[in-house]
Amino acid sequence: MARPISEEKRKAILAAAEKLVAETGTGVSTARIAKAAGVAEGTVFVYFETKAALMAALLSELEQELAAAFKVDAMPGDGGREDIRHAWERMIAFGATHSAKWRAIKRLKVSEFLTDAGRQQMDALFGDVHTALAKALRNHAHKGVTVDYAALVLNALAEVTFECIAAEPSRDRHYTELGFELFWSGITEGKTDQAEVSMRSA
Amino acid sequence: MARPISEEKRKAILAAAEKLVAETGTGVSTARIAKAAGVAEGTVFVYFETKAALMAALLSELEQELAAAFKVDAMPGDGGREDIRHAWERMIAFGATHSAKWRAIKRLKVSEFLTDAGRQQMDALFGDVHTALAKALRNHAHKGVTVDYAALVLNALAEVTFECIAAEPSRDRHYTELGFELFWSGITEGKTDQAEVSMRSA
DNA sequence: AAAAATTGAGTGCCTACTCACTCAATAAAT
DNA sequence: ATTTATTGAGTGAGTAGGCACTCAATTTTT
Repeated sequence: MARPISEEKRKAILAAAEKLVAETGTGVSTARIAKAAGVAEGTVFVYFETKAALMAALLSELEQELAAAFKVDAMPGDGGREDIRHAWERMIAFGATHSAKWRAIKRLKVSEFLTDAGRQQMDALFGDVHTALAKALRNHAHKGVTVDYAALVLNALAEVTFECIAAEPSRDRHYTELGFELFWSGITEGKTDQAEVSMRSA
Repeated sequence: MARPISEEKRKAILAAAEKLVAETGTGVSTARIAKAAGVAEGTVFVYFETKAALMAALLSELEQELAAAFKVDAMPGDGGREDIRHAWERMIAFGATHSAKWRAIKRLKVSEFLTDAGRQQMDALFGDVHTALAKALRNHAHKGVTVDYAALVLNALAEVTFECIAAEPSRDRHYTELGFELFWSGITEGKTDQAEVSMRSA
């Protein structure tokens, strides 16, 4: 055997890329990433064929981390409000504690480095959330709200919530609750019926 | 006197920049912008000192166009729902009919070309909307929703709505109504009281 | 010793930006 | 009316610097 590649260095490169992409965007040079990771520029190309491959790998890893954050404990499984609330809390907690990760994801998602493969992986990773959302909508939403639409809104509101928390960290609970109530009451058109209340206390 | 500067050329450069920024981002080269505008690369720098100045000017013009779109007719002036609805309709109409402008604004706003001056201009341009929002919130919103927060949410929902309309143009009315109801019922926490209903029919 | 990771100077390309020049448009002089 | 002088918009080859990426030499591992 010869010298093995070092998982440590791969991680250092990804971590440096994450930080710099979050701060300055996907336009960062590979030279700066290498320097920040403490490796030579050539090493970057040992671990990732091209800059595009590095960016795709970074997005993939970050998406996996986010998806994993949804699974630290099981969903309540009420097929409605509490399931979505659970997903929401996980999502916000992730954004609030890992702002660099969140910002990097955001920038990568609108960049030229989001490939079809990356899109497919995302769909696969968030299938559970999608399913929970579909169930909740069937039980509670008013007509015309599709799962795709609800997912887009949920994501948009999460981004707003996260930015607010980043600006005022002490009010994290306030913004978390506010954002969720906004989503839920918006989706269910304000009809807080008794069936739902009894379900919550159960 | 010598040859006067041509407003036509300035517009051609801005129009080319708008299209290319919307399509490919703020990373476009000045060479590509010049070519698309049908002028020599040097001409770009006759009209704009630097690429940054061009991008700042583009954002400024686009923001002005958007702000103007709010003013084609007066607000109902009910100090509540209908004022916000009016602003919402204008905003969505602008995005739906000028998708390149909207996309260019979106990209410029998250780029390094958004200056403090640009931010200040935006605040000044959308002061009216801000005021209407403040009034509506005082009359209808539940505690904890600040004007800044509502403005962020309104903008985020407008972006979602616009993307949906871009994907399914025939359902523009559906998404416009859906987005507004989501916002309004979310902000007012579902309490559709009688005072509001009578105000609407008045 | 052999194999492969690591390195950073080197490569060609692309970038924003410059500048010596051309020429269109006007004003002044005939 | 015609010529001539003046001005500055318009040009595009040129420049310096930064980019992603390469590769011969070196170091580290088995």
